[in-house]
Amino acid sequence: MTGLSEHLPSDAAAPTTSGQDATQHDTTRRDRKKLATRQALRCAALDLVASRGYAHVTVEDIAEAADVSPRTFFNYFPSKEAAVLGDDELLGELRAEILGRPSQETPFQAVEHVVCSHIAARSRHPDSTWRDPVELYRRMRAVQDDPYLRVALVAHMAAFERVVADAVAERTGADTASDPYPALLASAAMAVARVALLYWARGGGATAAEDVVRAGFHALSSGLADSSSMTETLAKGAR
Amino acid sequence: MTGLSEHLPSDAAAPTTSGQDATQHDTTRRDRKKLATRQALRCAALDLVASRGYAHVTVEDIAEAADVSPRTFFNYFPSKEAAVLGDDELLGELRAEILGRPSQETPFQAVEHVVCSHIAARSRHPDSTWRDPVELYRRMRAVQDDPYLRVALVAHMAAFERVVADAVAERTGADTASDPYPALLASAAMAVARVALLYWARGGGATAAEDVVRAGFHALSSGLADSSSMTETLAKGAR
DNA sequence: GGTCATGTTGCAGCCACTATAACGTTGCAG
DNA sequence: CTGCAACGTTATAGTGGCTGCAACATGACC
Repeated sequence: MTGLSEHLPSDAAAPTTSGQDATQHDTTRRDRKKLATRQALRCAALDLVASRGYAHVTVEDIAEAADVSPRTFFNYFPSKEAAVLGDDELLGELRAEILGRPSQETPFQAVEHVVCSHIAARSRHPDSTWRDPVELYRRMRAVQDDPYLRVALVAHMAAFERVVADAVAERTGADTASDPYPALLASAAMAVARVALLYWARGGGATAAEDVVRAGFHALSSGLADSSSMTETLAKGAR
Repeated sequence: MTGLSEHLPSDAAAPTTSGQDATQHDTTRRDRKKLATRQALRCAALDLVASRGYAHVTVEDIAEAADVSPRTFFNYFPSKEAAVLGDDELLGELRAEILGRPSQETPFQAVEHVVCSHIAARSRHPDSTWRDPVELYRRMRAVQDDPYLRVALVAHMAAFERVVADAVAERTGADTASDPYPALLASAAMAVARVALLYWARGGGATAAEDVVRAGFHALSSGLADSSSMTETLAKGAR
């Protein structure tokens, strides 16, 4: 956050799907290696954290498991947390998508839609391999199981809050300094997403993540009046 | 968070109000010194952070300013953040007060009431000296002004979320594992409190903190439907 | 005044993270 | 295919947050 942020690759490309010789299509050898290293690091991080707990894994361990030097780890991730919680490349998309929603939608609707569809896309099912070899589900399991990471996730999502708040303000022409609504909506929405995702992970992925999140937004839009506001929606969806 | 948490004193006692010879009433000399040290550390931390920014203040600086050894700093606070964000002793009160609200109140009402009255109590006015010589307002100013602290505050409040969620679950007899409502309510409430307090600090304390928070809860209970849901309430309150 | 409990300190050490400067690879142009 | 330039990797050394431990000092109580 302080530095120059010249962190190199991004997960968001190169499926490396089942086809083994999709190796050469418009990515150079360098890019492929970078991506491989990044994935190895992420994967090692998740494995180690899952088995030992976040506090008992050092950056050195992760680097070793991915067979790179500890210093190299920091060329890919700005912090140990980032390797586990990841997803930073998604911030830009989020902004663009909120701004891109039809203008007759209320900010609430726009945010709900964007958040839900993002989560739907990256959560398919606990064992699908879509584009991120290290998946949302594993991350959320790790977070759910580790007290330190539960706190870290909240902090991590502060970045999302800010982006969402700015995008909402831009949509409505509000001034962030004088109008607390964008920040309020963003924070509440991220709280919903976080609680819902952890609930989803806790339940082993039984209900689709998207449905849990949508139920959370529904409860939110009903003013959180009633403890049944969410469970009912979920039960209805499960039928 | 990992250790034994045998951190010693607590702010929540000994007004040391204007009377200078309230020095001996049922506090021992030791207790008074501890409290003084704690306050000196907190105060030094806030001063230094306000003038230089969080990242450019070391624990050594704070300890030096309070005239204790760096090691002693960690006898009082588990981390540098804690010295600035503080207020941990408040967690127990929060739980008790939520459980103590009349049982005909909905969880939402109970949480709203407790949060609002807490904030009302500790925010009186930017220059009052009530019981905490280092005040909520200064803290929120520091947080508002420093990007790192904005994130840290979110993480810090995760502890509150948990306590509130547990208390709500206990009130309603819900099972935290199967019912996401308590966590959802707690997270949303803390989001409201946080956004409102930062807004309050940004505005220089013009509107009473309590009113801003209450407006936030009102917007939340209206489902965040509309960007005017909060500003209108605020305007009405200001009249 | 003696003694026990409690708070303070220095020291040694772990780990996250950074700056810098070699060093090895890759890509590319001739 | 050769050599150069861009780029990624690594070792080294250092800063700072934080902890455990073992003296040491100070206040409490008899």
